[in-house]
Amino acid sequence: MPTFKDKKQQIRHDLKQTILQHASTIIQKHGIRQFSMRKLALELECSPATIYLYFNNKEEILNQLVESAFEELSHRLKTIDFQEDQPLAYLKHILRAYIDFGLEQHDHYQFAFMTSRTKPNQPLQPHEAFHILVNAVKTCVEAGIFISTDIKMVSQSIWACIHGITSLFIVLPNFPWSEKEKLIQHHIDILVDGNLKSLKRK
Amino acid sequence: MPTFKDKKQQIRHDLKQTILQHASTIIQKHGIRQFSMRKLALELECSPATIYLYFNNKEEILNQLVESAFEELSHRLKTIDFQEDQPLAYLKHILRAYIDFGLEQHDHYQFAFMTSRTKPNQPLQPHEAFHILVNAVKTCVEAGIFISTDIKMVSQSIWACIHGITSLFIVLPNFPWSEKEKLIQHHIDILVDGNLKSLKRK
DNA sequence: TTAGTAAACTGAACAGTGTTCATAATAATG
DNA sequence: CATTATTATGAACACTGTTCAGTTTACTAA
Repeated sequence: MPTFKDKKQQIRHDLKQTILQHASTIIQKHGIRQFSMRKLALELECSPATIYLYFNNKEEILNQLVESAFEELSHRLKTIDFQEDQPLAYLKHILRAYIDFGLEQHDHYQFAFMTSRTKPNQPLQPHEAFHILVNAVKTCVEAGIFISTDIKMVSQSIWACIHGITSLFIVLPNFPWSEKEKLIQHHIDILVDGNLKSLKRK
Repeated sequence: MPTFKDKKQQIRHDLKQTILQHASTIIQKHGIRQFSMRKLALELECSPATIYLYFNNKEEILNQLVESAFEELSHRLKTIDFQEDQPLAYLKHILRAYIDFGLEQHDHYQFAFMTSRTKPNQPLQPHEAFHILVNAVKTCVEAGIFISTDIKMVSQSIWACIHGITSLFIVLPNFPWSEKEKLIQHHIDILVDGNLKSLKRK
């Protein structure tokens, strides 16, 4: 049986979710640069100050939006089915899903990995999605096909590669890119192949 | 013999340079986030409006600062001596210099490649520094050691890789990174090796 | 030297931003 | 119904980039 306090907390939680939803639609409609606390208040038909009763600041709202966006990424990565005997194919599928996610959710991606935090002093723990990538690398290492056995290092290097192409696509959409699909395919191939112990192509 | 008009233009040019210099020192001292037109005016001991007689807007100032920063990068890349018989080593040196430059000039780098332009509709032509990278890739392709002969695509893929690690280091300095030097070394190695036709290690 | 013109400069204002706080409206409780 | 919490808000603070009507300075022609 829920107490009154529990109910209060429930209401408070629902209100927070409503605020986050409206914030999300503003960003999806007009981009993250157009998102402001005042516009959010206008959308919610309340005073800007009211929002601060539920969130400490703007960054906290964006952080929570990014958080739920990345839960979606984790979910997608988990649905990629893992075949024991094909760790490389599995890894490549994960990388592809990561890039696709970043390009789809470019506003959230940009805030997460292309914006300097205001408090850059506190340590940052990797998201679950990153651990999934690490595990995929781990299976490759354990299969004995990678030159390096430093799982942490290899994962971070691979992550940097896919982050690179994702973020450049986002920030420079008008750069004279090669045919995107071909470029992404090639990118994933070479960054995985580069880690192989020995490589015989075709 | 310079006319009066030439002299006027010279003075105007010098004044612009002075403004840029002060802008640069503010950024170096307090970071790009702290840089504002009003603070620049304070530093120059003039009205904020005065700056607008020499620059159209804040972005133009930042663009010109970034431009000269990247000329410095071009210069550095040019000083790397090219040995005809070692195209791979040459390419790797360029990649290393690029990363080092990005980490040193992280504020300029961030503005250049990690910030969405306000006018993202106009086409963007690659900087000279990028062409140097392309040429390095070209020599590798012409040496017949790369699997793909699509110079444009390979260059962009490699660029994305080094941009990835550079930008992640900048934006997530407190991420639990592997030992930086080892990670960079490995990163450059695998991203180049992945492009090789055949790979026999050690 | 002086009057008139052109160039250079600026204070104030506009329209925004994130955030805070005393006050007012509302809801819950004794 | 009166009192106490809770919730909401208007106004303000301290910023931001940018514009523009005036003012000051510099240059030119008489």
